[in-house]
Amino acid sequence: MTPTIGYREVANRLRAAIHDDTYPRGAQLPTEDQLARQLNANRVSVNRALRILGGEGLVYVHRGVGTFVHPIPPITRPAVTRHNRSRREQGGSGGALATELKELGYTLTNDVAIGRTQPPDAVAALLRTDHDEAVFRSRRMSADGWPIQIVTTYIPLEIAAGTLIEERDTGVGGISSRLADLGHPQATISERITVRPPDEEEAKFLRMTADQRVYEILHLGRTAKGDVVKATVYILPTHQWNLEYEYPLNDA
Amino acid sequence: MTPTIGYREVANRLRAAIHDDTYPRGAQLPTEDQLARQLNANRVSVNRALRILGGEGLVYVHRGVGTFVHPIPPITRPAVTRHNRSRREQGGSGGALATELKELGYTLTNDVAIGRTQPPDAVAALLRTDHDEAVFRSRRMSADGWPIQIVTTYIPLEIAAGTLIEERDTGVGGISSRLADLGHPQATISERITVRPPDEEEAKFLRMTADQRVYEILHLGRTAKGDVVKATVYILPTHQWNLEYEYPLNDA
DNA sequence: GAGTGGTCTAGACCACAGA
DNA sequence: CTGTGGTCTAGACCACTCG
Repeated sequence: MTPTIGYREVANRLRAAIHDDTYPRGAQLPTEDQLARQLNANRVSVNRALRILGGEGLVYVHRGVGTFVHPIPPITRPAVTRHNRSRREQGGSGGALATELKELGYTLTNDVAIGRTQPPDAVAALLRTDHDEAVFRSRRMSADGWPIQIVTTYIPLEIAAGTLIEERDTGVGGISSRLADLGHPQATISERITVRPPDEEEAKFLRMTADQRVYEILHLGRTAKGDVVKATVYILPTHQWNLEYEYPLNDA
Repeated sequence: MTPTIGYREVANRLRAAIHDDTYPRGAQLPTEDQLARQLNANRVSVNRALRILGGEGLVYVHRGVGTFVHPIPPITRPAVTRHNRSRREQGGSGGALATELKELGYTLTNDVAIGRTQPPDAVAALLRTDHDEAVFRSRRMSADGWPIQIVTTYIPLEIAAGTLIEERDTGVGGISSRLADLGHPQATISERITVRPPDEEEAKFLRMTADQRVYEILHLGRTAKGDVVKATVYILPTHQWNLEYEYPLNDA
């Protein structure tokens, strides 16, 4: 009897096979039963190995259908270039990200919701407002039909109520330009990054499992006085994105 | 017969119990057998639930001994304030991070290795040098005895060979100040962040499992001409750190 | 209904830490 | 040596998707 292999070894072999292009991007893997027979492993071990690869973002399990190699390689999110006015205003609808992804050959889909709501506690504590509610704009974005991020922006009612910010089309340059027009120009940006498992809703839209992780980026825009006039929460699958920051060294 | 519960439910209950302080920071959890009996679940389900909590960084498994609630809450790593000369030069040995963590009440330990080596490919491709090797400085840092990060810096031989940079004590202000003194002042910093499972060596030092994730931060210092004169790789457990960036909005 | 992955079971054996 | 978690087994049943 040939010795059987454990789940780690199964994971290693499958990982190698994917990098080999034995199973190219988007391809369907054999079923767990088949893999178990082929590799001389127990199906539970195969299942566990596939969870690991899933957690790394290498494969995607379509329940009841099969397991597939993940179709979209990681995308880089450059932080600084996203936020200067000239670049904002040159892009078409969707802003800087749309421009970048089009350059990579993807077709973007954008599902927008606009309204008023009570922001999450972490946001409410920071936002400069006297109201419980704020204007929100939430976008669910996909590239070639694959969900890639959820972006939700909150703006104080005092500033945004009744303005273009509550409209579907916020005009050239988007919200940031409107804030400037309305006398609340942002002067500094801060981003706070945490990594955590997706919640149920995020997992559903982003097609993620509990073994995967999201970046939660809390992006704050402050005026020169330090007031937070815009708070945006980005939810990105970690296996789908790299983050990039660039800044001058303040070496006075 | 009362119905048994699955691994998700086990994970939820234990997570709640930890947030309750039923099991406070550092406490040992009951054994898997005990938990299985208490919660009316199978031990495999308990084991799987503990893996999930481990992946989130909530608990730490000391193999052969038991499972414990993780002792150290997440730390924030602010990116900008770390890199201006005045702050660098005020801190004691260990630099900006040491100062921050001391403020939080931790005792820092620092294990330094210095030498010459061939940098990883990703670094070698960026570093401006004609040699295969570069000077490296690697630090393994712990807070109150708990490992929290691995930091490895690579500097071209042309610049660093025979200088203070190859010494244990690099002098006031550290490497960055020495680079300036040597005529290679850094003008811009970039950081590229990815999230991935730890490799074997990282997992060993940082006491991590394959279910957890590290940030890999590739930190580059460039001169005004754009040459990379310093490349640093930070490895941080994601459950142990939040990252923070702040920058002015360049809105010309 | 057939095929896929998701999960649980009950028992077994192993690897490791510590007395 | 004992107790802990790590893993595998072989079988079973469930939930989901699609034809």
